[in-house]
Amino acid sequence: MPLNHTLLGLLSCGPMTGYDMKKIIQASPWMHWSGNNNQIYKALVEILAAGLVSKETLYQDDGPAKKMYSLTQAGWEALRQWALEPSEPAEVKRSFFLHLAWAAEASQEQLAQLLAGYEEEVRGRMLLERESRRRGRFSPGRSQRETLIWDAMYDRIEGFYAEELRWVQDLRQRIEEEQP
Amino acid sequence: MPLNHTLLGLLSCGPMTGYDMKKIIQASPWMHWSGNNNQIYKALVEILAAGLVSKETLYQDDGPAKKMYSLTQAGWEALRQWALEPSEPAEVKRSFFLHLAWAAEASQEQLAQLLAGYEEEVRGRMLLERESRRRGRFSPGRSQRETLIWDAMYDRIEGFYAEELRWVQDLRQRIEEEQP
DNA sequence: GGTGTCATGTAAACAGTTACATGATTTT
DNA sequence: AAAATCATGTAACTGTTTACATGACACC
Repeated sequence: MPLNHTLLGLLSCGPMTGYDMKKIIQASPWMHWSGNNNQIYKALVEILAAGLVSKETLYQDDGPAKKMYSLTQAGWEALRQWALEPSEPAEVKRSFFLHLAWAAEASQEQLAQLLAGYEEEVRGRMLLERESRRRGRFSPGRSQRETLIWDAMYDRIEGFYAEELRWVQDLRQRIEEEQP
Repeated sequence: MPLNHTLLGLLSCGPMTGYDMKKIIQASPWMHWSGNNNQIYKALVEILAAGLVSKETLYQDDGPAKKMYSLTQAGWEALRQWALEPSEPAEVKRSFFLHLAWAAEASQEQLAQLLAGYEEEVRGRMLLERESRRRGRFSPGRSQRETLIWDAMYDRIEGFYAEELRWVQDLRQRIEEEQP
């Protein structure tokens, strides 16, 4: 189960609460869950029952009680193993294609607008990613190698949006130049 | 609902059965459903109830009865409208990142193997896409513009895998050259 | 006084997959 | 004799999201 192991991964950076993990997941561009409570708290119960994490409840004067989770030895083991498991190629969900596919019969203007709209969406997302990375993304950075890896991952994400942008710009121009 | 409109889109190429659509969806790299019966037959009931398609049952001597669906006028209208609706940027689901993120502490060999394995997966997928395109993909091609659009979509899909491949190759080399 | 953050959790709904089931015909 | 294709459909499950619920504190 990917979410469970992602939580283990986060805990490998140090003890934290479910709420902490929720925020990190929500802010991450590649931990592709909405970061909703239902899943996270359920997953925490699971990995606790499996003995992969331990729990310590901290009662605070200001605010509600925290439950700090920490990796157990078994948790470290499970994470190490999971990390090396093979995985399938990335999959892209392009809701835009579902629309574009049937838009050929629209007027030149409408099609141009559709493409321009998507271009703006992609550009916006790209800038957003870039900005939130500049402002300091979550990244363990425990070693030179880890920094290298995480930087490469974020590069790839930015690169994808840049490619997408170039693609839609190119298509847009080709459509505009069309007219037989 | 994207699936419903995708079915309308397929029917815009001519009347067909649920089974036909299922096969097209399964073979398509961007109609991102498993093409399972449950969803498709349920969706067909929906769009039939909504008056977007009409149904004609054909009893065959050899094999089971077919139900041919056709677009109604309302269906054409709905498709035309849906096609021009704006959509969000593509999202990438990278199960590989979930693993790679926590693999920094592995040995050089294990990490190299993980990256090599992913590279192979991506290369395989890329070749598969290229091959199934060469063998003739589903594409309406009703006009020059439609051909242009569908070609661009398939180009983008191939381009994505090519980028992914380049990325993992580059990372692999950087990891190998590391060693302080 | 309303909104936002901290921090936990639950309920209900929706989306999507795998597997099952039928029954004839064709292919290996 | 077994497996695949045609063609329909259902059942059970997993995964995911949205919304609800509590309660204190801080900020505007």
